[in-house]
Amino acid sequence: MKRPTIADIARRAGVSKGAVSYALNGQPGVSEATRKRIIAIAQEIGFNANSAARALSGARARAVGLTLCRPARILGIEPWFMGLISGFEAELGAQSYALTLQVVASPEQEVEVYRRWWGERRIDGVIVTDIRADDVRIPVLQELQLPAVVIGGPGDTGSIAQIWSDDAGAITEAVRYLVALGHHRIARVSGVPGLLHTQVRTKAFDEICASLGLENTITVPADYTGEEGSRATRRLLIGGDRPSAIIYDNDVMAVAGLAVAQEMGLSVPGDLSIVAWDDSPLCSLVHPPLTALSRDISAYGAQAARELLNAIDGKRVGNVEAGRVHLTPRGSTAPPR
Amino acid sequence: MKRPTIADIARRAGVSKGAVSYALNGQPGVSEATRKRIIAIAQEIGFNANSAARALSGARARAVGLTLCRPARILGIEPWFMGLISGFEAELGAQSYALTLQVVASPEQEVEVYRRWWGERRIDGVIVTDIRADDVRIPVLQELQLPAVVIGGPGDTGSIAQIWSDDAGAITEAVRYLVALGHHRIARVSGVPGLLHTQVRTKAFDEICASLGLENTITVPADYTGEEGSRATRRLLIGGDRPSAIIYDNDVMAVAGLAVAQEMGLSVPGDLSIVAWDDSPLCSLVHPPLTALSRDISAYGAQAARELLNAIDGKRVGNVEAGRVHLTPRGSTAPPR
DNA sequence: CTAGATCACTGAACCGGGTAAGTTGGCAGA
DNA sequence: TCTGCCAACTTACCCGGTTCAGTGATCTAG
Repeated sequence: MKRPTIADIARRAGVSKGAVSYALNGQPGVSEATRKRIIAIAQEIGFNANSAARALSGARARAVGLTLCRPARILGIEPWFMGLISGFEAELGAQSYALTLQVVASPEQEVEVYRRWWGERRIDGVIVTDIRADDVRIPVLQELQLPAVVIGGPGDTGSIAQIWSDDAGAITEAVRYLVALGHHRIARVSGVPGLLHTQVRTKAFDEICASLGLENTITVPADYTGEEGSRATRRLLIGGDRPSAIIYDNDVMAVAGLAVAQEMGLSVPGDLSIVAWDDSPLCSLVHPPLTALSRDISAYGAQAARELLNAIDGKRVGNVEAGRVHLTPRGSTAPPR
Repeated sequence: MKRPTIADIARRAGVSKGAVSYALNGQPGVSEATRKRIIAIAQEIGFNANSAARALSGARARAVGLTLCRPARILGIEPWFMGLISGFEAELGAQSYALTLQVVASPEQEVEVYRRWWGERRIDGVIVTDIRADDVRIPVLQELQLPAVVIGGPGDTGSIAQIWSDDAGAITEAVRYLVALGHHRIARVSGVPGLLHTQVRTKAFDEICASLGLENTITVPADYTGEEGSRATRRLLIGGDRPSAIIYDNDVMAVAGLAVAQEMGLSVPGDLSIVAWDDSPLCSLVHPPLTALSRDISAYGAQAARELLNAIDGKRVGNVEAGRVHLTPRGSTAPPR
């Protein structure tokens, strides 16, 4: 089946290609009557401008890129990315931008993908997640002058916009809440230590614990997977000075930790209180439902997409704090027995 | 920063644009010596062909599309789609095809997206999931002659390729296993009834139950969400003739069912055995770990991508059964007390 | 020794939009 | 009546690849 082009419309309307282009793009240069006629014809024959032709002349690809740098088995289960993606879509779809996805194995490979996308003019900008301290991707993005938005931080990203949530405030709130319940021995199972937001959380956790005079607080590093979450939890629970509450850096590890506690015959929240980070449906799914540090991930994604579109339009964008993180108490936290 | 084009390479190599194109694409028409020289220059200056220009002349966009038709809150938690996506990527990345994603609200909107993508020449083919009986998307894809692969079935998709797994065999195996353990009252919580594979499973479930002489078997329809899974489970467990085993159509509902059982004071697997469909890490994360009907979703996705690339290349592709589904027994199933 | 084939390459058209520069026709003002 | 000006177009070229029809030069066969 032949796709209609502006030439087809021009022929039917009895005008030139140029007039059709002006009419469809809301440019001056055609009368209102002609514009309406042209738009009607375009609608009638179901015209969509060839994105390649448009990108070739106009320089906009009307697509943004996202790379996912996690092994398949983690990607699947972590609700975070899908939440983010559906947030992007809400914004991008409205502006008829497409989202191009690429799964990669390492930040180095991610850099290659950025270079390729840029060279191919496939995308107008990228969304960067899992930002690290001294991230290798930042200088490349600046060199290529590829519009970008970094999710996570706050940290040093030079001229590149970033969106972050107040992780430090959130973990402070969680610790205060646990202390108010009567907990003294609070542990934490963290995500990948190299990531910037993990470092922000660890620092804030140490600070609030110190300021509240808590001793024996410990952060066990893990990697967001269920397996590592179980392992870290086991290590914490077999020790002599068992914590009475554990804060997990994501929901998956928290659920895994809950299972370990149950398997060891500990009652949650009687013997152990559990707080999860990121409140996905997963948290309400298990028994007892998990107290969580909630934030609206979709809204977070939508905001990131908006900022990126601004950056693509050449508008200067800066350092934005998105949405509030708030503690949602559920059945997994209680005063210690 | 200026992007290098073939004209730049041509100038530096002292040949014409055409020669460069032949050289880089492995076409005959240049000597080996010249080809090597041109490729070396391209590498040196970091050349990537402009995808828009290529798509415009060559007719290939080197991208495929995937629409996700689930509300955000389900998308996030269901490991299925991410597993599928990482499978696609493994294949597509190797052939340097891009994956374009769009979240939609309904099959009708999906049809619109297909039409737009086709009109814009944005993609070379699409992967269709969640296929229904008499799916509205099938005739549109045939009308547009858009290369496609349908995941799920088997069913009537006309000339469009499909990939499916032996769901009927899998559920038969699960029922036989439960009966062998001594269960007589087996219930099932299904996914969305309109979907083709749900119907396939329901039919097979009814047949095997009938042939084994089981009575009081019941399928409660749900929608893959945890909430519906809980509701359905509660309904089954408060009845007088309580089932001793439940088969769930996905992992999320199974986990929700487990929580409901625990909340009602029933022991799993003592009072209730649970079988989940699709063995994501979620199943091993909870306590007890769930017996599951496993299949390699990534491999499934990779196979689908391969078939789609074949379809795009004009190779005739048909009806393919992918991978085996097999029962992975874990702690959630045991003989009834 | 020459017609014909083959090789290695060039030049130009083309894909389908965007857009700067040029061309009408109509009307106002001097 | 002529100039000037503006709206409403048209013309023509650009973007960066692909591809087809040449074009010399070299090779081969009769």
